[in-house]
Amino acid sequence: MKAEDILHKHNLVRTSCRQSIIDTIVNSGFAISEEEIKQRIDSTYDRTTFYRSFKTLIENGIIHKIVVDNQLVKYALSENKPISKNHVHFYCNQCGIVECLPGAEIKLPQLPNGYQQVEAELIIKGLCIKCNNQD
Amino acid sequence: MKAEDILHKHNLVRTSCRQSIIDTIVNSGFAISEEEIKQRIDSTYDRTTFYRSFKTLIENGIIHKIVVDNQLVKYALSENKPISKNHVHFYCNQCGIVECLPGAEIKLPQLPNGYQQVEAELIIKGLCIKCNNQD
DNA sequence: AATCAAATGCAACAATGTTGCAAAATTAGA
DNA sequence: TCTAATTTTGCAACATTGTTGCATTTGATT
Repeated sequence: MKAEDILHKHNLVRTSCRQSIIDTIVNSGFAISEEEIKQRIDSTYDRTTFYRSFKTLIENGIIHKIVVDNQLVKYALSENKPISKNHVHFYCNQCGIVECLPGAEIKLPQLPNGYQQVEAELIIKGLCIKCNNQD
Repeated sequence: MKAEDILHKHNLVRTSCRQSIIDTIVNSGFAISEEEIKQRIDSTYDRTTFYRSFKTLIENGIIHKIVVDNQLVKYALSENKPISKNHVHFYCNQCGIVECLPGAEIKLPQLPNGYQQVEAELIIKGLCIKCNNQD
């Protein structure tokens, strides 16, 4: 689906910034950072505009944010499927790629008595196939 | 074990800042933030000193850092047990407490072919027993 | 107590994110 | 297609979080 249509489907104004962000994320197979998106977009938008665009796209469930460790923030397209409450992501310690593992399901450990689980986020760190084969 | 002894065991200089941080974390049953630690310590240390102390304590495996969502950073004591590569934490959406679930084991989903898992972090979000009973 | 190594406080700086407001772009209607 | 209403953008200013270099102070060792 085209960026334009995605925005339209969510009743969002089809601005060039939003379209560029969506296109860039779609074209990259992996989750990418603000910095990477900026580099791949010719036009230079203000940082504020970027943040507000991300915010809007996240609020509308079009993309989601993945934070690895502390400061590495990446964005990825959300699947069309009913939004799962459990997110599984893979982070390559060597090359830094971040990938959604949409098929993966989290087997949750048992919580202490009285605790109630609403959602869960799992980040698996290791080596992706490329880096694994290079060793 | 006293903060002094913990530092000594790791061949670290026993400074008042480090001892205060460890004591404060030990006395709080939950993971706590820099802000909360500051509030509970009478003496006022420089921010730089705090960060460097955290860094040293983390590097030596005495405490560990838990980041929820983007910006909520909390610290908790690491258990003496051989450091597990898999960390499970619980975050209460309502009151914001963060707890380590040391007994919990992550059942990892299968990775794509060629991928190798090194460690994993699971954050379960929901309601703690207190907040669950208040509803 | 003296010496050496390590930690601290301060200043400056970088990165990341937010808010208010005027200017510009988009949308919808005529 | 032109206009008006609405939304988004860019700019400036600011807040938070974290880092680095360097002189001073503290802790460890003798």
